[in-house]
Amino acid sequence: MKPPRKRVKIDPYRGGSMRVRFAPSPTGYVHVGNVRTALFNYLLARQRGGLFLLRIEDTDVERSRKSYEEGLIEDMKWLGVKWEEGPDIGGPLGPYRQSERSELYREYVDLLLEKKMAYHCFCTPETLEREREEALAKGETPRYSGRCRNLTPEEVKERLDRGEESAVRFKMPDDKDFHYPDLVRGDLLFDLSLFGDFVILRSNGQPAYNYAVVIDDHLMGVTDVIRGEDHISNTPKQIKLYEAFGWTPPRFGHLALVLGQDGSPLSKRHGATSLNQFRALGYLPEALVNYLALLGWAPPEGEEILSWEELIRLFDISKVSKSGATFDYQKLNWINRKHLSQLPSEQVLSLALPFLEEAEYIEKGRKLSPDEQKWLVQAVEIVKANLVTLADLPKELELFFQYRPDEALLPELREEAVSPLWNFLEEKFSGDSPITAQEFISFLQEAKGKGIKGKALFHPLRVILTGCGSGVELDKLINLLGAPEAFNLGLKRRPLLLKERIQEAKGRAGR
RNA sequence: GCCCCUGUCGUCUAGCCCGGUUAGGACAUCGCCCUUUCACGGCGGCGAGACGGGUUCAAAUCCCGUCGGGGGCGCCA
Repeated sequence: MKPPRKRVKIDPYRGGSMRVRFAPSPTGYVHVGNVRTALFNYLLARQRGGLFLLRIEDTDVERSRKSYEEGLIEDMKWLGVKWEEGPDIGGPLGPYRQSERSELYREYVDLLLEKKMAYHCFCTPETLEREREEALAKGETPRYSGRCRNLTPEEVKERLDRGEESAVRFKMPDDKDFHYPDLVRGDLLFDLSLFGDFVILRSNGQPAYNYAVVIDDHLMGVTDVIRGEDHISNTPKQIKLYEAFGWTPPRFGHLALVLGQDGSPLSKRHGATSLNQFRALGYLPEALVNYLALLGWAPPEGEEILSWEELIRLFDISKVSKSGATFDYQKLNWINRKHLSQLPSEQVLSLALPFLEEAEYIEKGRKLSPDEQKWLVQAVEIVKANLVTLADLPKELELFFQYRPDEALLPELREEAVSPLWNFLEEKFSGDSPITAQEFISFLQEAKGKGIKGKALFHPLRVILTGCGSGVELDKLINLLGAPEAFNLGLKRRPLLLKERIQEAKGRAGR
């Protein structure tokens, strides 16, 4: 179930080896939509023997936080997606954090400035905002007017020397029928005269997104860019930038967004959306990966429960659907259940341990004795098929760790037909020794021999032993009767306890 | 406002390129079976090509239009 670690010789420059990247900005917790994008990139790289890189886009100083970057790395590791190069492990073409690449951005801006393919813009935000609104009012596409495009070199120098703030804009060519082949959507057509010159270097010295990605992707040898469809209209700008530098652009593919049940882009108000939330809810990383891969893509054979290996083998970027997909928690649940039931019980137990500790069935951090371990594994084995998430385990094991007879079921235990069972129980298990599986089986047989059977046997017995009207089969429960001392389940005392309670109730009623 | 993307069961989708299918599968839902219970599991049912025009013997599939949904038009990424 773990992704195979397939190391390929690092080939930083184009030469057949595919290089893809995941480039999140650390401005919050990792969103499943972005995770899906990362996953598709990862699957593509793995199936072609390529490399997967992680780059942190933290040029937005206002919103970026180091702690988010750390969380992001931890969450992605939990998921099972591994990168060959990244800010935490380095690599030959770093640094992998945009905030550490400022020199690079400035250097390449100068190149563009020299070639007169970019220019300084002294317009204030106020002016720009006014122009924008005017354009909108006139029903035109708001775009930069180009007012600073033709300033004389002398004027530019003078204003720069005077210390006037300026941004650098790229001279966007105005091809009327620009097009590029999109990996998932086919040929896409644009009228670039509608674009306007865009900022590549902000007045605070930080690179703007459309510029930084180009510099980074090129310098990092990225060959394929799979990203969200919100980037479609950025793509022509970026390709033009590549051309301005004389570089070959990578291949682009744009994925449709992940939606919530109401059809709007998936957000917090739709429920869990961040990786750490799914983890806390007890989902298996491989199940989440499996589900995410199925959002917008379908395997050719129709089998939907897939391991990492199978995903890598079967995934096909050109078959990814072009329309948005609704995130369906129910299907995720089904997939998680399937993956859970495929896992060995020992593993389910060790993964679910934190949840048992949280439920206080096990002391936090206490090492389990071999007996306890064995007993718990057996218990997990029995209830495993009922688990939707790891977090369900405490609930499934509740009948062992807690004895809370359902009041509503007590009356039926007082019925005439049940009294032989009570007598027999008392006769057999009045002592203090724990009930063994062997004893229990012979108890059942003897009871049947005495004519205690059918309706008067199984259901009452279940209620007496578990306190519940439904649950695990009694014959499976038998193996768990000999629970380790430390758990102190008090199984053998349950009939007595319950009888006392019924007696009390009767007494109260009779008074 | 302008530009771009998109539209098959409630949901995820197959089929569309290369017209002829009872439009297939999965989740959910419903029913039956299994089970002296619940669940799991097994079997089955319900359920769809946004709409309107063309082209054609024949359209989910090709063409045009309408409508719906989404994205973009930033010194955010």
